[in-house]
Amino acid sequence: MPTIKDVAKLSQTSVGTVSRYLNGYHLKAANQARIEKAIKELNFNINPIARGLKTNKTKTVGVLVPELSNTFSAHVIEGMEQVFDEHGYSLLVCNSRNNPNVESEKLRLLRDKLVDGIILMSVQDLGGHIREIQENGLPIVLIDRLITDLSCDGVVSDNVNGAYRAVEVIINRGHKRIGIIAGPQEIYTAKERLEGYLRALKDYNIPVDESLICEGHYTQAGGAQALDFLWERPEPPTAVFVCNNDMVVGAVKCISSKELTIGKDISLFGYDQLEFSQIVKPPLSLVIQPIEEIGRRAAEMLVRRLEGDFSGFPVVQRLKTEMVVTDSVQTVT
Amino acid sequence: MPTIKDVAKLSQTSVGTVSRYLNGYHLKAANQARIEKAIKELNFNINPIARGLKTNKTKTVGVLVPELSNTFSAHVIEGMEQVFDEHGYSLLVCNSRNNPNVESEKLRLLRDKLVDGIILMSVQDLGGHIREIQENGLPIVLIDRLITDLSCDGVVSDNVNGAYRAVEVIINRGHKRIGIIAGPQEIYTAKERLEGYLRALKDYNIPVDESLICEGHYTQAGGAQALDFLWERPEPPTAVFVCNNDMVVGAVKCISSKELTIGKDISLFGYDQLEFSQIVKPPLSLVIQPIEEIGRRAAEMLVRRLEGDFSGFPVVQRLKTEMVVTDSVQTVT
DNA sequence: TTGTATGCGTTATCAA
DNA sequence: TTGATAACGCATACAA
Repeated sequence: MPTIKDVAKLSQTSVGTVSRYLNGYHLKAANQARIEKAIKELNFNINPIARGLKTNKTKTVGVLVPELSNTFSAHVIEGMEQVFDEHGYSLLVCNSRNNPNVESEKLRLLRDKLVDGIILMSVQDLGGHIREIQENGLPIVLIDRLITDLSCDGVVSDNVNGAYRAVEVIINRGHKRIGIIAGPQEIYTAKERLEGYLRALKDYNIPVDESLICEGHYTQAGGAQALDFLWERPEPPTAVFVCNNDMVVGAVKCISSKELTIGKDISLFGYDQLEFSQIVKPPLSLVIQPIEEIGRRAAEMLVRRLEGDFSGFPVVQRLKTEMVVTDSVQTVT
Repeated sequence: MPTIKDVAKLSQTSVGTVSRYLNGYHLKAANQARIEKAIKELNFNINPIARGLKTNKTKTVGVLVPELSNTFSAHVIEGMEQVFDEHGYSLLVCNSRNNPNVESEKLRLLRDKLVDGIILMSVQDLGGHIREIQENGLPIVLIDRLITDLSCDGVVSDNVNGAYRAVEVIINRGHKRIGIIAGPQEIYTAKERLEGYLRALKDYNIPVDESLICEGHYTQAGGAQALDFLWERPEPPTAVFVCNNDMVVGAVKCISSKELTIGKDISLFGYDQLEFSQIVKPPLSLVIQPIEEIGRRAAEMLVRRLEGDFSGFPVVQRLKTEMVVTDSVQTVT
């Protein structure tokens, strides 16, 4: 691999001049031409490691999510990649495996690898390990989940409102016994969606029946178990709001195995766009998050910080959700 | 950020000794203790950039795929991340957006960022740009798709056999007019799966009817259009083999919109594990690739190369597919 | 506008 | 076993 030294020699200039050329300074046309020629001839490429050692910038950002293979992570990463790519940043992608300890470890790894900034979907509502990183001067943008005791930029979707409007639809279609398959209450989004549910019931004067509130893991199994549990109640709900995409899949599988018909035997309102939502009969009613947009916004925010614009810190963007309403929620009279 | 210089000073040793400690050399117990104490006290972390400048190793590998948000990419990355993590490698993830030019560009970017090796799911059957990288001494492992004119390690699944066995099942259930929704023939897997289809027909003496072979993009729209096309034939097929997960989704949607019943009006055999395959009625018959295993194997192979073991180059692993057979393929008499 | 020289934080070579 | 010092490839302060 040729270095600027080689370029300097071949172009009969000096390393300083070559370096200046590479950094966009203006120089005498003749020199510029000779340097350009030499660069081409040698097939020279700048060595970002060496550059990084000087500048303390790597043009790399860290992305840390709880799981790489789920749709949410994949789409949010796809979204941010577009923006980062435009701005010349590469993505160092890490997986915290839903484990707080791994999260802390990876966060340190990212700092040590000298990323310029970090996008984090955290698995816990504790900010100590994150604050430590912030104190190193690394900008961090949270996605999907905010952290109570942490002052940090973030991009999330409006879970309370999303859930509220879904439950509102269910109520307006005449249901009184409305179950919810909520996520683990340590998770920010799960807490918010449950809150939306509770607020809607309250606003419409429907008493809260604790036995219709079921907490499950954000997994297919969690959704299936929860639906099973709700359905086995002495007085099962006539409609169920399911708070997460994986849980929806599980719930639908469970309903299917019970030979029940959605929108007739039981009404269902799900969360997030699902591959199969239009294939199931009837198509599913859904709260839909702008997942890729969350990624793009988060990336844009981080880029702003990386460019030195710290205005308004901490900025939290709360993106609106869309809603699809279908016959999966029966109208009862 | 403290450096080894600070550690040396505080521990009253020299940078050389500290460096040796960090690299696992043995030193006098007393010095070791003092260094360890100093490291803790200063909260010292090694600077991998500086280290990389000396060693020309970054402990980072590049991953380049055509799309980040699809299930295949996501799962294959999840798989390889496990292995790389165990070996201390981080992942620099890039997106070629199904564009050969972007692929070449990103490949150069990865080289310039000095990754130690690359995992590549290529979007074209041309190896020039890849060979160029190999010549820089960077180990590359191809996944999912091999490249004809390129000598390179690779991990793929046995597409020919997977398709063959699926079509064999269809034939054994008595079908004679078997359609295939094949992918774009520039794509390695698409070509191989079509070949499996053709071989099965040949082995069972079923004449090939070109009008039942339909090429579509590896997308939902591609699958839907293709199914529509096949179904509108004067003599439509009684069974269709769909060669890719996205196309299966499209095909099922199309069938659904036509109010046809799978396994009765039309038999269907799909590819890859789908979230909804068990929800659809009847559940879908599928060829299932070991996607995460492909990722793991590829990572293991690359790690071997990175550790200097170049035995058997080029090694191509062809992983077996699984198969699920259901009533989505009708038995005709 | 350009060349020279220094330093970024490591590793590696050489003496001791 | 250790310390001093020269690289690694680049950016930059300073002098010219």
